[in-house]
Amino acid sequence: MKNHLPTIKEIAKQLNISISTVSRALHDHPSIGLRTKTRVQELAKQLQYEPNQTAIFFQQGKTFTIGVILPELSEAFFSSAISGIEDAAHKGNYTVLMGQSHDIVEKEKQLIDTMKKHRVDGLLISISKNTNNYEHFEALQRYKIPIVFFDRIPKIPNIHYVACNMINGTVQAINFLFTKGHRIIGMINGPEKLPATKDRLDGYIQAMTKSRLKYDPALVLNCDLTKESVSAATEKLLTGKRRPTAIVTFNDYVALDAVQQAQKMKLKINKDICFVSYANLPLTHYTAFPPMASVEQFPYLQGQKATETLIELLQEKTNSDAEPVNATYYKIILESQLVVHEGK
Amino acid sequence: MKNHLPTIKEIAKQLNISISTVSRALHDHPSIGLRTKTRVQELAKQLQYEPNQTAIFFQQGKTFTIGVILPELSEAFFSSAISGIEDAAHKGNYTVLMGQSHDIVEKEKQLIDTMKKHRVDGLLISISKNTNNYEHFEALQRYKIPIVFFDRIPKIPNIHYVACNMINGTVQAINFLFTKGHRIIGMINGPEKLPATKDRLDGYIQAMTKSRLKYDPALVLNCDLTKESVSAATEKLLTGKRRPTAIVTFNDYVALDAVQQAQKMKLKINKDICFVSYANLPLTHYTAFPPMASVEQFPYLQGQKATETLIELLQEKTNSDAEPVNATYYKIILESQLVVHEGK
DNA sequence: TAATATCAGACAAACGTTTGCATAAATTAT
DNA sequence: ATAATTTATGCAAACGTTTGTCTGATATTA
Repeated sequence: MKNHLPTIKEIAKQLNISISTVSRALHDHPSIGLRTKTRVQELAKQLQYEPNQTAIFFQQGKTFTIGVILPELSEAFFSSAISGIEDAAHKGNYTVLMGQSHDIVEKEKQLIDTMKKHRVDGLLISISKNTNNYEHFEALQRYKIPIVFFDRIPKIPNIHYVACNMINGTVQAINFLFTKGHRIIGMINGPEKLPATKDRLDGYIQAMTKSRLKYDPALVLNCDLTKESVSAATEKLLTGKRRPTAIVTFNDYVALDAVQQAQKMKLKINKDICFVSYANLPLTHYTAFPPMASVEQFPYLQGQKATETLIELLQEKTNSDAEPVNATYYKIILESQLVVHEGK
Repeated sequence: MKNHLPTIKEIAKQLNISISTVSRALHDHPSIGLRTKTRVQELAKQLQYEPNQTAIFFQQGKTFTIGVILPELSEAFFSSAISGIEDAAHKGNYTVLMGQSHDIVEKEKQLIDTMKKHRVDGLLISISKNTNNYEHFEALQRYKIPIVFFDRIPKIPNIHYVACNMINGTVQAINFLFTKGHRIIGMINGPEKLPATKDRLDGYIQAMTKSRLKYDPALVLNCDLTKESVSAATEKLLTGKRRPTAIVTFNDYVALDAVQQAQKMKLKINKDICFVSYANLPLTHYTAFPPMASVEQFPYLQGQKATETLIELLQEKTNSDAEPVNATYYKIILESQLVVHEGK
């Protein structure tokens, strides 16, 4: 005896009415009499009836599921972002299907495939570091699955995205140092090809020239984020011809490694040399010498905004069963913000 | 003109064969001739046919989806755990549906409901701090949705779980301190009601008595993990009658706060007072005085194991369409491990 | 040659729900 | 009292796939 879950069919049989009546009764359809409506609803409750969502998904061609693809959950930025995504999705009655690319292009493609198969209604993507070909995203057009990119955005036109303006944060950082009296300001930037690296450099140049400090390329070094390369870059900057009195680093981890290197060189932190960085991770508060300030990128908010945007897109889509004529693309840019840490 | 995606029906029509033949051809069913098989497969490729998973889910009553409910993704432990979950799920061809309870019981219930509606095949749960009623889990029995709990396990019998043995890690920690010569060892433990707190205490008592240091309750204090309460506890311990030379703290964050308090009291870290803690977070390496050692709980591994266990359960379930006679419950316990940090 | 086995494919039901359309009953208007 | 309207319900198709059973045709065996 199969003890499967109750269905509307069973309710219908027990009440000697048709399936469609039951369905409508459960949806409070106006054309169903109050009498039967309550009879149905009561029996449903009694049997602990629950609609079979898989059937509904199938029938409606919609899953109320949002796919999320991001590089690495254990990075603080992304775990915070997904937190925002999950919360916003839940608020909008969507569920989150998740996958991490681990910055491997192949895996990213696979994930897109899985998501597509699962018929997610839409996708939220932060692309892998190594993605330089965007065909797999474009393939989704065919399936009318909208994508909202966040944080790591591909360089292609006509996409929706949410990102954080790193240029303005960088400008704030430099200006902050300027008002503190620094005139020779160095930068330890990230891997050259990363857009994030470029943004920081742009902000740096912009702020330096505006402050009438001329842009000296020798003061800007790239690193690959490993401790070794950070140390090397730090050493090079601090032994160069024009020794900076302050350094802007790619992120808080880089800052901490740079601090260690500077200490090794017998420099007094916050006196001989100051640091400012990005991310504003709480961990820095536990360190002996946190960066003086850090540019906050609001990962939670980015995730939230991206999700809200996607849900909006999905609404539009359902409302206009016609082809979406409006080819407007959401480009949401949050302003980053310099957070100055209290001197302890 | 609706431009819906190609279906097997269309393939069938174009090739003038029946739907079932197409379905079987695509599945390499032996009773289909090589000739038609290739014809079908070629046309499918040409049309870029992809099976509609929602239809399959519905038809099979199985979604190949695993639901994950955990308290807080932005906690390092859980983000690491979900990383393991996601990887293991992907390997087993499952997809991960995710939700965070934020340690709110109501939200946990809601999530279970959503997951149930989505007809996830199974669930992975780390319960909220405040959950003390387990009905909502038991309700799932009815739906034959297996659950594997991990890390935070409810205190009920007959469940599957994966956890990390904190007792043995604590014993290791105490023994480590003992061999370093410490004889008065304090503990700043977590919130009283947490099972994790109890485990640590058990290990403490066990190790202390075994080392013939008697258990002195005055040396063990609870805190609620806020900076203030940690400072208070630290101060109390360090000004007490028997001043400990080493303190075991509930986790790395507590250790760092305690270190700060000790410094405020002009004590020399690693000389006047030593710290040992749990979690082994990478951030501690950036701090001036990381704990001398930390008990690693292997979150990634826990997530992975839990997922593998769940998938195994799901296999068993499909293989035996009969009632699952075997009421064996998986209880997988990983051993925690003390990681001694290099003195710098 | 007849009887039998093997092969290739077709038919149709089933999964649970929604929804457009038809229809019967009850009510109102004429 | 009859026609017109409203109200309440039923019928059946549709969504895309899988799968048990049936049917012809061809090949094998006695």
